[in-house]
Amino acid sequence: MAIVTRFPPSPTGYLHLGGARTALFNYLLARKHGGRFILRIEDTDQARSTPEMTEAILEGMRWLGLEWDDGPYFQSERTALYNEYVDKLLETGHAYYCDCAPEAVEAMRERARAAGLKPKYDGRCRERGLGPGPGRVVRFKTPQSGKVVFEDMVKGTIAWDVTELDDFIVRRADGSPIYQLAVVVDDALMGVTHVLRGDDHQSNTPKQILLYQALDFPLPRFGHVPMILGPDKKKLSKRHGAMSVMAYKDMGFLPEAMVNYLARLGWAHGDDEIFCREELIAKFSVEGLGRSPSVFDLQKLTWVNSHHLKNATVERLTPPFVEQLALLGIRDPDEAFVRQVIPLYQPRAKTLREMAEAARSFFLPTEALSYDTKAIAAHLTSAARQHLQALSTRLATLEDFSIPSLEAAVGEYLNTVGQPFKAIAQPLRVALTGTTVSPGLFETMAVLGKARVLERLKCAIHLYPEEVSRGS
RNA sequence: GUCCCCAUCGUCUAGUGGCCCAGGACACCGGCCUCUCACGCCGGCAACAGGGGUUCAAAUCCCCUUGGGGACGCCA
Repeated sequence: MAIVTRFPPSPTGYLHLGGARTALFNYLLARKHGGRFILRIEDTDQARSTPEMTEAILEGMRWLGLEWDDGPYFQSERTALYNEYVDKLLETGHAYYCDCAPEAVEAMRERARAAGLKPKYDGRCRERGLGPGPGRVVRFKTPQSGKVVFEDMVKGTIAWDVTELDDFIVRRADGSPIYQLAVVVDDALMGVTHVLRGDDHQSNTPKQILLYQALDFPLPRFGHVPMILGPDKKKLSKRHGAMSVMAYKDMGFLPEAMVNYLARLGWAHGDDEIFCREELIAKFSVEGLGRSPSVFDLQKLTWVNSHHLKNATVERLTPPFVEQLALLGIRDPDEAFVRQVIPLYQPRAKTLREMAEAARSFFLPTEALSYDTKAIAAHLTSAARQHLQALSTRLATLEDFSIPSLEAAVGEYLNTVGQPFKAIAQPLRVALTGTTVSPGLFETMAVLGKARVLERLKCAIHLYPEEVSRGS
């Protein structure tokens, strides 16, 4: 039997790290076995669901490359279907109408809580034989004794005493279905075979199993993956990383790094750390899922990202790099030039953002270059300026601005003046980039090109520390 | 409060009774490389929550304690 998994976000918020990871695991499980991965939008809560959030979730899914085979389905469009099954529950005596006011039920719960018991609805309408009517909800008639036992794919045997459960609502007074009912009907009708979801749903599973049984649906396999925690080991919140995965895109993370890192949070395959999508699909298995919560670690994500950055092709990096440049105010850079700059920074940056910031000086016209005053004071000494002047004269006559040719030209100059490369390296670097940090000088010059190099040398040679500090 | 789940370095984790006085990775600290910064390489620091069992043998199995997480909605 083919495996069918699903990801059912509710459009009441962005696609955050936890949701993204759950989606990823379901995606991987389906892909691994050549099954289907369904996307279903759980918007039965009309008040809190918005089309904007739906779109934001889809955007996140697309960015991460979590392609779904089916959907998105919208539960809000399937109300009639759910009601067929609520009616069936009513007909078979598995559910009943209840006219208790919400406040009355809350009072019951409060009383139970005060008595040190589990807050529950007491089932007073169970045998009243009420029919439909305004203000009446439909409740599921939970068995009064027995246990619900299931084999969790990640945690093993889990058992619940049904007395822990109460007669939960399956249809609101306004006629709309409740989550528990809608998921069960959808999962059953859509043929979902494996339900991998967050730990926070574990307590819903017994209720849902009861519904499956009452509705005579075959049971899927359930698996509950532990939550992702913040650095303080508390549930991830806005302060940590419960923000949209798209925020990580803006921070300069690659989706493949995100996927790699998320997969490793709560899942392992021996000592392996770096995976591409294909490897994840090939190596993923529920056996590798951990049972304990894991703390989100931005530093490790950053490291994983730097790895993918280093190994990516220039073509792959060009579009997102250009986007990052745009965020820094550098618009429409020459694409051929961009492609030359990228390799210089791939091993030097951990994120695309860092990369763009570091490479910024490459894209500025000479007159807009900002020279670091300390760097000028330290390295553009009069002796250094003389070297730069002499070097500039030589380079002006150099036809071939390739790395070997530049190395030879500079080498010759150093030979004639009897100086080591160190003597001019930092001055040259400051002159070309305005700072003391940059990629290798020869590659920098080669990429910058003859015109820019001569222009910047000239500019730097005539630059005085006093002027710069006055000017800025 | 009640119930469910969980428990190996600071963090992510390997480990399914002997291969473990516990391995890898991030971070951190040294060193090498070197035109700066990175990358890379080499080395270091650092954990089986505690207590009882079971066993010839336990990080691995059982129990208790402690700690953590989750759930108790006409939210999903």
